[in-house]
Amino acid sequence: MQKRDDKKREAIIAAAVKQFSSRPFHEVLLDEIAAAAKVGKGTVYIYFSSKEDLYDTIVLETFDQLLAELRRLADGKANAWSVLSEMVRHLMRWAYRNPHFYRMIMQSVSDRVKPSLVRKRKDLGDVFGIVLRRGIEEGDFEDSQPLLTAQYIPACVRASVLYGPVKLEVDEAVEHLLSFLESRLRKGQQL
Amino acid sequence: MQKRDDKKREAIIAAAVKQFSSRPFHEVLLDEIAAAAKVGKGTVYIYFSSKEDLYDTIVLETFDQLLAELRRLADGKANAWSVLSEMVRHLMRWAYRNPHFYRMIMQSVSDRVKPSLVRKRKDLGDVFGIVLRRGIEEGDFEDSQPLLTAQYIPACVRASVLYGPVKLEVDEAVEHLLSFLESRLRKGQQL
Amino acid sequence: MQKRDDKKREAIIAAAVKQFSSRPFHEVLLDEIAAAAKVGKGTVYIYFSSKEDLYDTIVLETFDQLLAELRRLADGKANAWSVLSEMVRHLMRWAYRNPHFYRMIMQSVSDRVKPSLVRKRKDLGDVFGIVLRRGIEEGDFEDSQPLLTAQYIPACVRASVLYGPVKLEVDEAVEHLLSFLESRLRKGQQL
Amino acid sequence: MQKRDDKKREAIIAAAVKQFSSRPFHEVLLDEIAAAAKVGKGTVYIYFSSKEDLYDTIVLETFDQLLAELRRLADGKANAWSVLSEMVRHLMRWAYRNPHFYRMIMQSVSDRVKPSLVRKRKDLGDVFGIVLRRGIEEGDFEDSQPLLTAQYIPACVRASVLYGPVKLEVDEAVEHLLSFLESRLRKGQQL
DNA sequence: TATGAATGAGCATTCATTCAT
DNA sequence: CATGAATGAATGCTCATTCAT
Repeated sequence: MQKRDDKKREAIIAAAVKQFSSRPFHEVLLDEIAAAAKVGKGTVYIYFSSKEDLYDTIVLETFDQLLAELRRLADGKANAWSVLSEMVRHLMRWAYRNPHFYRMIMQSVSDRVKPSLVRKRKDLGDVFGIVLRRGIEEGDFEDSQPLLTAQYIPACVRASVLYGPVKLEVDEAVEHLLSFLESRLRKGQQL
Repeated sequence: MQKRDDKKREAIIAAAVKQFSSRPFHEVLLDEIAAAAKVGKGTVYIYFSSKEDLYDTIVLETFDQLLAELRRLADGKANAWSVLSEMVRHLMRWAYRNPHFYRMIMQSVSDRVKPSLVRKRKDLGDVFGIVLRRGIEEGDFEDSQPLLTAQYIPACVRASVLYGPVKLEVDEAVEHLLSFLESRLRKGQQL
Repeated sequence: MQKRDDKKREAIIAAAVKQFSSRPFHEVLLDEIAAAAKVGKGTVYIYFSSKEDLYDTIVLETFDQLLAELRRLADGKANAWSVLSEMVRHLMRWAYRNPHFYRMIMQSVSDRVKPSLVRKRKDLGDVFGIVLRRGIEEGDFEDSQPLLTAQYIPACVRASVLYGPVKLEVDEAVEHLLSFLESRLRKGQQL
Repeated sequence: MQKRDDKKREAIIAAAVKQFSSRPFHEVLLDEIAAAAKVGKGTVYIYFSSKEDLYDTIVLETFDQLLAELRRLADGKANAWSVLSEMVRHLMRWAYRNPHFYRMIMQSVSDRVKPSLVRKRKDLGDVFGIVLRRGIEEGDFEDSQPLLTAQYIPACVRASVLYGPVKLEVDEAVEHLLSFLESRLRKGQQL
């Protein structure tokens, strides 16, 4: 008897991510996912209850994992700017390393207007908001709308990945975005 | 007689925009559009050759109109920062005034991965790039990646509309985004 | 524009009855029904919301019509035996004239265990119970379990249609069943 | 070792009967049967070659056993009426004792239109026909269509079990049906 | 021009059967 | 023998598009 195999689940997720990130939900065929994962179509239904469940599971799991990593960084003891830098670097690297995943989770919001997904996207911004606020409290940052600035960050990362210059290196992208944030947030400091 | 036709065409477009902006392409039913526009389903096919044509026509027409307006502003003789400010203000106000249109054209990229639409989205960024470059050439701005910065702008407008604080006024949003850009771009000047 | 056509609805029902009466629900393909009715598959869904709805609608409509006819007869002023005879004759003739319908509604009970259908089948027996009780009250019939006897009647009609001698004429079947009932019910009278 | 096998086979049959008697063939899942029998799904295929074989085996084995019992009774030396009474009593008691089995074999005819099963159902009626004919030959019974009357018997038993008054005792049901048969068959005798 | 009934290609999902363990 | 994970053929239903009126 074969054992329930997490490798198979991962293969399905990997195949699905590739499909979902390059085409909208309704254009992705389960046949294709199964074929790409080299499993039977029925196998997909052993691990996920529906195509929608497969999609949501991927987005939510991925989002949650990414959020957890960012939250861990956000809890760092270093000064706000160092922490923020690390977080931006982490997010950008993650996005460059997992372009499929990133496209998928970032477009999941517009692609399918699920409240749970919109909330997640907001959470992604808000995790940066935490650090921005701390920086302000500590007199390190200056910003009248930290929650709005926080939302800019994933938005700019998205713009970098999707529309940025083709040959842009990830670390260049990080530095560029950080320079914007620094200028804006640490106005006073710079003088 | 032209009037009559145009009224129907506009009614269809208005109904379609509302639908397309809140659900992905494939979840929007032609039945719903026709019903919302208060025309028969067949009538839609008199004005548009297909659902896809309806969608693309809206996005392209809207994009083109918005781009034309921004290009006109971009050609202004005033200094780069003034021009950029006007453009940001214009885009943000347009987005706040036409949230459905804006959602639709901004998600059209992920919703349907058509090269022509991705190109339009890039064009939207690039129109800001023109002014950024001029500002750099004139020694007014400082930026190693103006084309990347240019892409930030529609991305941040999108973030404001979709995830910004609920009660944020449009002009506050404009000021905030401008301050974000100014701090970095005009570093030298500020001193 | 074509008009919604009751002829089409009837064609679908006729085709469906033929299929449903000769094979169990799950073996009947919607493709076959549509093909037999000479309509597109989608057309079936204009008139019925699902295969199940199509099935239930047929059984319930048919049952209700047959029940209404029998109830009308049951309300007759003639003596109980005359009324009962007419009802048996009506049911048997109906069954012989509509063997497909009769098979379908009689097997609907076992085919799909829907409470609403089981109830209808009981109602079919009960309509005979009304007359049996009247006959008893009027001293014409003698029976300790009229509701049970009432259920025998559709059961025997079913047995006639499904398992009776092949060349049995409908009126012979009626006479035979009536004699079966009369001997017992009118024991006293016969002396 | 035989014991062990047979226990499993019986468990599967018992579980299957319960399922098949309450839902049509195609709605019963092999998963459910296996689960109810507390064996693996594959195990079912060790004892039966297919779901269809499982179903047919049950119906045929059960029918054959019941038929054999009734045939043995039919061969009795007592007078036709006594024999018939015993047979009716036997069938009714069997039906009340094995409502699941009885439902299943009686609906097997409509559930799956297999000639072999329709034949069995006819055989069930015919075994009563044997005795009816003997009674007629012996001048004890009077009936122009004994084969039809014979088919009434299982039909009425079915009606009793499925639609009879809820609190009806089995022996009351027997007496009731017998009183109908007696009145009809022994018209002359009663005077 | 305007309509909406009709169409059928297209796709998610189910479930009997197989087979590696 | 026993298992249950894996399979994919089979099928109900959807919805963009057509076309008779």
